[in-house]
Amino acid sequence: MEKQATEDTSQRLLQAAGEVFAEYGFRAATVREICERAGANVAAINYHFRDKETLYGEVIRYASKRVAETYPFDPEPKGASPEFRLRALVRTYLMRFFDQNLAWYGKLICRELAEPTSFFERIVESDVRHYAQQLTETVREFVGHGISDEQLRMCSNSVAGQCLLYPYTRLILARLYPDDVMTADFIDRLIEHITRFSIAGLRDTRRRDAGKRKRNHKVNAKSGARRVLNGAFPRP
Amino acid sequence: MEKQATEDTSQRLLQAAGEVFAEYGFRAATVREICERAGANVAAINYHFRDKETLYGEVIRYASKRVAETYPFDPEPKGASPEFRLRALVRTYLMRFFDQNLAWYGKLICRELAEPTSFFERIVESDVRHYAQQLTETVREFVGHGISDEQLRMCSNSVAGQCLLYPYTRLILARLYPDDVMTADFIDRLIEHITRFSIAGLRDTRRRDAGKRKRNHKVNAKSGARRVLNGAFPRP
DNA sequence: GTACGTTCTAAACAGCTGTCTGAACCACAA
DNA sequence: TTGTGGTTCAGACAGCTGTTTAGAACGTAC
Repeated sequence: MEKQATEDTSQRLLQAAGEVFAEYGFRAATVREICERAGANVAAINYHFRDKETLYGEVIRYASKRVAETYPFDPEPKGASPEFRLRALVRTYLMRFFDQNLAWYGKLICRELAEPTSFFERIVESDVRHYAQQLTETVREFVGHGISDEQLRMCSNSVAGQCLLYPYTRLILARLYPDDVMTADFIDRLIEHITRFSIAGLRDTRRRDAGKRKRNHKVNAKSGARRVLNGAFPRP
Repeated sequence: MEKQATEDTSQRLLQAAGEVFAEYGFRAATVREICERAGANVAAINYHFRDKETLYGEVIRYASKRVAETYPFDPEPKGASPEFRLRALVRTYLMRFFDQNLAWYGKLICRELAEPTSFFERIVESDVRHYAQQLTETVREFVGHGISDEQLRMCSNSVAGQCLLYPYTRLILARLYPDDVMTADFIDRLIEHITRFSIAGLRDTRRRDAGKRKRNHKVNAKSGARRVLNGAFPRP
């Protein structure tokens, strides 16, 4: 039974750490609170994982794996209609943040989106890249091939931005609009709104650009323009 | 000259604190780094402000005031066209985050949006409410009075979400699309995209709902539905 | 000169942080 | 019974945290 007990403690630590990291962030979270919530000794983290940072990495890996299994980005047959695929992507994206069974993962990934750590790079980035690619492909089916790459990205971002607002500013939204609670019904209506709103925007983009296809304003970054960070993400 | 010197130190502390708070967040920021960056003694914070928390509040107040003066939400004449007003709101919102003269304010308010503190409530919330109201009024001009309040909010959120994505996930966007740098030109094109994309979405919403105006699906929060936090924001 | 109020400084404080140590514990095998 | 290997525990450790103290430095007024 010792093996069982070990896995129990290890698992309880992962779970507790996930909650605490999601609630307070890496720095503000304390190993003592994690261990207390897991019903374990303070030294447990040092024994089962090497240190706090490694534990954080394992939490990210664990959560990322679970959520990717629960809500994969490409479950739909390729033959499905663009509208169907877009709706599925919007639904998947929102559910990843609001499914109560996934508990703290949404908050945690929300933090990583704003302040990516080196673990984001190693574990989650491929997932985000995958989503961005799926979304871009689907968006392409609406806007056609007449628009610039930059505009294509802006279109994808417009869809993603509409989804991300809700987990990102959820506390403030709850203040501004106390009646909008994140029930399953509300999320269904939200998915419908974002999908239709986006499709209208996408089709309009295609329409607008059909006329001025000649002008190719791919204004590349000027040499003098300041670059944003482009290297590795910092350690947590 | 003593008064002058005092204001200098006080001002340098505010500036340094703004940078450090924006970079690390309240908890992770240390008074020692703030004072070091301001070229002041560790006790300076305790002398000029009472403590770290009060300093944070002053930083928020200072930044909020500066940004509200630089980019007010309602500079446009009420008589302007809806499209003009929407574009102005999008521009103002984006510029508040990306104007280099406002330096760290964007990052700071970005943090507060995700994790509002009690200072957000006391200082910034009125500003956010004001923006939400202006945006909703403008959106209303596009969608008319045939849609539900919930749909109206979703429409406003769709506009705001498109704007917020860029400051929110800026580090990740810089990784995914290294060529999109936040130059003035890029922001101009971004404003144009979001404005037109949104207008198409809004007009479509009006069109869609013209038919089913009978059905009034204001499904209020069921008694059993879980509420999100609705009280005061936590201290930082 | 002395006295005074403001501002700054070095040093110290208690409390919390992550990490580590050595012993205790426990089921099981010889 | 006596080990044995994996697990847990209380306690200690150095380092950093925000905050406070006593006093020095300063310019000003008398």
